[in-house]
Amino acid sequence: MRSDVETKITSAEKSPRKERERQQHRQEILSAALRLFAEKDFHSVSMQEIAAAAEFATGTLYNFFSSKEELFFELLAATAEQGLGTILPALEGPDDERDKLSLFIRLHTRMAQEQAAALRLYLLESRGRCLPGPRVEAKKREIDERVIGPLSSVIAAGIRKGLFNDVDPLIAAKCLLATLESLILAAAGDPQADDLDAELKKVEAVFFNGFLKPSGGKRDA
Amino acid sequence: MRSDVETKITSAEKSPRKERERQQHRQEILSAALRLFAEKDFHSVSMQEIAAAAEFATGTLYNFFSSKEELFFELLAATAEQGLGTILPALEGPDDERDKLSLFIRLHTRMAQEQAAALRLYLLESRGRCLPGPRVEAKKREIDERVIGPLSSVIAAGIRKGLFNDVDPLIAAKCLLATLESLILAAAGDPQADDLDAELKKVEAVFFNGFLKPSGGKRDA
DNA sequence: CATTTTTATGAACATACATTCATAATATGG
DNA sequence: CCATATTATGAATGTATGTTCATAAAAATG
Repeated sequence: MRSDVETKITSAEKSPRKERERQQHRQEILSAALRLFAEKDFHSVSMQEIAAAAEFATGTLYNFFSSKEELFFELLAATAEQGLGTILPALEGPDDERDKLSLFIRLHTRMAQEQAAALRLYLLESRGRCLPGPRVEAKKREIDERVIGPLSSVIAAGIRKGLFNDVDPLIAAKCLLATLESLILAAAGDPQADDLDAELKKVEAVFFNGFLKPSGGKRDA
Repeated sequence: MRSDVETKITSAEKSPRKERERQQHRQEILSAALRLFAEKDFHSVSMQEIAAAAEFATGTLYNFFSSKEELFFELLAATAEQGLGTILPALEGPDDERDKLSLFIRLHTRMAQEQAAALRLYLLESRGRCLPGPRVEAKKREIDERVIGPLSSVIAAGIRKGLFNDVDPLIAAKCLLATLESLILAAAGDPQADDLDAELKKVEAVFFNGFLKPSGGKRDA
C-alpha cells in the first residue's frame, strides 16, 4: 500500500473497482432483502434468510450493515426516495391545481407498477406503527411530511384561486393519502393487472365531486 | 360428582359459580393482554409479560387459550364486535342516506373515545397485513366486509334516490374507511382530547362536497 | 376429614434468531 | 511467489420466548 496520507483511510478510496464491487454486493443484499420484506414483516424475516437469498454467508451481511435494523432502515430510505421521485413531480410546476392533483393520483398507478415490492415493504411496515425502531419511525415521519406538505400546499393554492371548495387543506391531504395507500396496498396483495388504474380514476371522481349532488339544497355540512 | 350422564362433560356445566369464576379469570387475562397489545405489536408482547400483567403464572394462560395466536384472535374478535356495535347502527334505520353517513362518521369519535385501546389493537395489527396467522387474517377480512357492505349499500341507495353523485359505491366506501382508520389511529397515538371530533367534521366536508367548486365548468373527471 | 377432581404454578425445554469471531479464502503489490 | 491487507465464511454464542409438564394448591365431594 502506498505510504501516503491515504493509508489512514481504511476502506474508503482503496480502489475504484474494489469500491464498485463492494457497492455491487451491497446492492445484492438489499435487493434480496427487499424481496423478502415485501412478503413478510420485519420480525418474520431472518438475517439467515436474507443471507441465503443473497447468496452470502450470514456474517457477511454485517460487513455492510451494522444490524438488521440498519439494513431495514437503508432499504426503507432508498425505496422511499424512489417513490417520492415518482409522485412528487406531479405537485410541482406551473400547472392548474386541479391537474396537479389528477396527475398526482394517477402517478400512483405507475409507482405501484414500477416499484411494487418497494411499496409493499413501505406500506406493510409503516402503516400502524409497528416499526422496528425509533430511527425507522423518524424516517417514516420525514417521508410523510415530504408528501403531505406539498400536497396540502397545492390544495391550499387551489382554494385561494377559487378553484377548490374551502376544505381544510391538511385534512384533505390526509384523506387522499390514506385512501391511496389503502387501495395500493390492497392491489399489491393480489395484483390484478391494471385494475388499480380504473380504481384510482374512481377515487378521483369521489374526491373531486364528493358525495352530495350540488342540486339538492345544501345544509350545514 | 353426580353419577348422571353429565359425568362425561369434563369442564362445561360443572357448576354455575365455577364457570362464572373461570370466565372472570379469562376476562382478566384478556384485559391485561389488551392493554399490552394496544401499545406494542404481536411479536413484541410475550406470554410471560401478559401473565405477569394479569397476575397469573405463565402456564395458566394455556388453561384458557391454546396458544398465543388464539389469545390474540379472541381479543381481536371481541374488540371488533364491540366496535361494529358502535358504528354499524348508524347505517341502519329509515334515515336519510346523507344523515346516515354523517352519523356514521361522527360515531367514530365515540368509538375512539370509548374503545381507544381496542381500536389501537385492531388498527395497529390489522393495517398492512403483518397478521400473526391465517385465522386472524380471515377474521380481519370478515370484519372489513361487515362494514364495507352496509356502507357501500347506503351509498348506493343514496345514488339511486338522486341524493348522491354517481360515484362507485364500493370505492367510495373504501375511501371513507381508509380515511377514518388513518385519522383515528393517528389520534390514538397522541390523544389530543377532542381534536378528532373537529377533524372528522372536516372529513365530512371533504367527502360530502369534494374538492372542486361546482361553479367552475366541469370537465370529464 | 379423606379422597378425588380441578386449577394454578413456574421452572425447564425447545426453538428461533441476531450477532460475533476465529478461521479461511481472496486480492494486493512488490 | 511471498507477505500483507481485505473480505467472506458459518459454526458457535447468547438471548428471548412460546410451550409443556411434573408438582402443588385449592375446591369439591361424600
